[in-house]
Amino acid sequence: MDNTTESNIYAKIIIDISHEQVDRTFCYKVPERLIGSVDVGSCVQVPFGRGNKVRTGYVMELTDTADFDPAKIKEIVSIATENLPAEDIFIKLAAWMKQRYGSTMYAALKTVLPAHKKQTTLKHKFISLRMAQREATEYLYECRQKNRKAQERLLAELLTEPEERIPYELVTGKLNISAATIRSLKEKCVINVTEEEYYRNPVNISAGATRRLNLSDEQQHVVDKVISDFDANIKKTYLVHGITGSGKTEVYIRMIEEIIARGKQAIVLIPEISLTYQTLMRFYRHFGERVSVMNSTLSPGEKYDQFERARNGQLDIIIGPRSALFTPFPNLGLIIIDEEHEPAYKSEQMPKYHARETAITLAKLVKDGASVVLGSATPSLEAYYRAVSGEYELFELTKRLTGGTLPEVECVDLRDELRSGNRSIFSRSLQEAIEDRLQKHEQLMLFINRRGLAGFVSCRSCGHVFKCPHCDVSLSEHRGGKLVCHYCGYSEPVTRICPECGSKYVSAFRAGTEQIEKEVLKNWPHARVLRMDADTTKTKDSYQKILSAFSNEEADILIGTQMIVKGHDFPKVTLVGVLAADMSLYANDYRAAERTFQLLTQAAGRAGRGELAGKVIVQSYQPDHYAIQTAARQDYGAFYDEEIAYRRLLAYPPVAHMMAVQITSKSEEAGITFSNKLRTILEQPVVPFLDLDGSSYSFRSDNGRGNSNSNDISVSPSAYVRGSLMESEKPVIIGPAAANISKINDVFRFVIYVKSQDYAILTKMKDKIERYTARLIEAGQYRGYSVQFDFDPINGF
DNA sequence: AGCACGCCGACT
DNA sequence: GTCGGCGTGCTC
Repeated sequence: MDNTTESNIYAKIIIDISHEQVDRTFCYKVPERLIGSVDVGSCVQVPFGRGNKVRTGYVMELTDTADFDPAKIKEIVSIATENLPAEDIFIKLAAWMKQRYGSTMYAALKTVLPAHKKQTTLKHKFISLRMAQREATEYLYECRQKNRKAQERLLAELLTEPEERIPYELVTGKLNISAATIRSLKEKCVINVTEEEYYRNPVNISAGATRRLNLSDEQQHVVDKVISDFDANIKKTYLVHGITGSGKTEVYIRMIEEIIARGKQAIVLIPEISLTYQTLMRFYRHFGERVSVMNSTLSPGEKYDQFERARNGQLDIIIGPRSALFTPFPNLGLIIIDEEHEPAYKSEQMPKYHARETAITLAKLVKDGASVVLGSATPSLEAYYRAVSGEYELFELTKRLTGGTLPEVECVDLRDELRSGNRSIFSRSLQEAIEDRLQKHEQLMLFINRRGLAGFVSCRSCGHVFKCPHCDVSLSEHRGGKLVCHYCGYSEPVTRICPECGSKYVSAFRAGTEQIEKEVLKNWPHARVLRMDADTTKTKDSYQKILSAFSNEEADILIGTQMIVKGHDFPKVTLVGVLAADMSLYANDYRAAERTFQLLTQAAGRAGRGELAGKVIVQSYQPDHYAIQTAARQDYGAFYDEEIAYRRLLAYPPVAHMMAVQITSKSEEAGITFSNKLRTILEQPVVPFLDLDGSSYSFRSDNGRGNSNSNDISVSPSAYVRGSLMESEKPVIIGPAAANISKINDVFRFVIYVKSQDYAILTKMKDKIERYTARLIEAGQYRGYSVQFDFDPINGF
């Protein structure tokens, strides 16, 4: 040890401000008294800014040299004890997310540390006898004599089971004894009051009888392969493509059993908790107390406790939406992503991460690696493409276990209906089928595909559409005679006269569930109808109530939006009617066909799940479209072939990667000029290398400076090149153009799309734009703009 | 982001 | 002469 020079320790800290201008580490001195207790990941309090306002921050790195004017370096004030430290793995994951999705490091850290704010721990109090039994009995007699009734009651209760402790609530409640009495008995050393911490448990279902289902050969093969790979230390990504009813959940359960037997834990991601209630119940019944659930309805305390239970080894499995990925298990071995194609897996907030990619990265970061299993009846093009290319291993489950046959599907051309004079929303064929099922007392579902279309109001005469004056979206009609904007809340009274042409044929474009319900009741007044949509499921449990009511056959017809087609099993349903199947095809989004196919396949999968054969009637204006045709045949392969050819032709994901540069501006002209300027920057050539060391946050796991091979999380570009028509390495730039919603709250929106096979090129381009905007900020010429990035976007802008 | 510093208008 | 407007610049 060198005693002549004072050896200082410095910490590089990310401050709790999510803004580009402070999105870097700041160097602070670690004071003597905190040396040893401050570590990488520690959450600390530091003075920041001119006013030395105390803020919190996370330590990214500890060094013994300061790379800043030592005179200006401030000291860490203290460790922020109300926050848990960030685990090493999650710091690395955050750095990866920042790099890949373009967000601030702080925003990425917040994302991977969702429940790191300490919550008050809950305690159960117990009362037990402190005195010897004989002594206590004497005291009881004394109380009886002196008429101390409360003390007598408590003593009597305690003496019935002298070795047992009784819950505090029982004493204050049932025995009706005041806290003062308890206190005085405690002071007299008659009783002991003990406390025991416990965790909040959102699962209130007791493990029931689990009947062990026999796996089919197909199912068994999946489990065997994944587990034998695992044992051979091969950790990779698998895609299970299983038709509806092929028993994916049972496959997951078996894999998890095996993983747990090897001392590891599992994360099961599901798109939205409410949509998979039945799946959830299967897990509860199977794994009992070792499984827990995460979801948005949990209180912060409940969330925190679930993470604590996971960290402490009290849990083996957590089930939840994408944020459940950040559960701090000590030995994560398996990540399952059910309904892998669901758009809910892409975050809409910064960083706009995709749970699938993030799970795969996390699986590579954990000690010894983890396996990732994706499952879907209608895999996303992304996943299937990678499975076909060999990047993931593909399994096909082709048999329906319930024995039910796939339903017969009839496609109806609504243009023909109109030509034959049928102006009803039900085709003749559907009318007959509904009639038939009602007579036979069988159940049916009517599914309205209204993704991407709100009930806008227009003039039938001149076509004028009522739009929000501040946002470029159509207003929709609400009850109470108001037209409301869903983006800014603007509302105006409904007019019955068109402001453009003066005609009085103004009405809402009705394609909602309410309208269908009315039509059904008009045609079949005695039908018992349940309606499920955003309106009827607002209150807690209403979703579940509607489903169980239908399940108990309290209704003949269930009418609903996409939420009725997801994973529910109603054996008595023999007819599914899809009204306006092609609505989602009109969305100006390259995924429109994929979404349509997925929705139709799911809807069709609802029919004929029991003993009775099912029928599906699909009504549309373009029944020849391949998305509708292949969905009707339940032919995923054919759909994939058509769709991937289209993506390849136009270099859309997954064949290439796409970056959306989303620009907003208060002035339209300035926005256009600025967007055009960004395009010229994007046009400059970039060097296609992804250097992780270029990031200011080190990936140090083991003193290696980002060159470690086991934790290499860079993207292999080779997987994406195969067969693409985009042979010319050069990225394709589209736009700028007005965004899909060209104005929100008087702020104009523009978008530039960049397509490239090489994700790294897009990242470079993103960095370049960030550097440019940083320069503008420096020069004070960046006013009223903002730029955001969305990689491989799923949600339109 | 958020806070202090700074340079111009209406006030006791 | 001063209080306060918000434009500008910096934060270890």
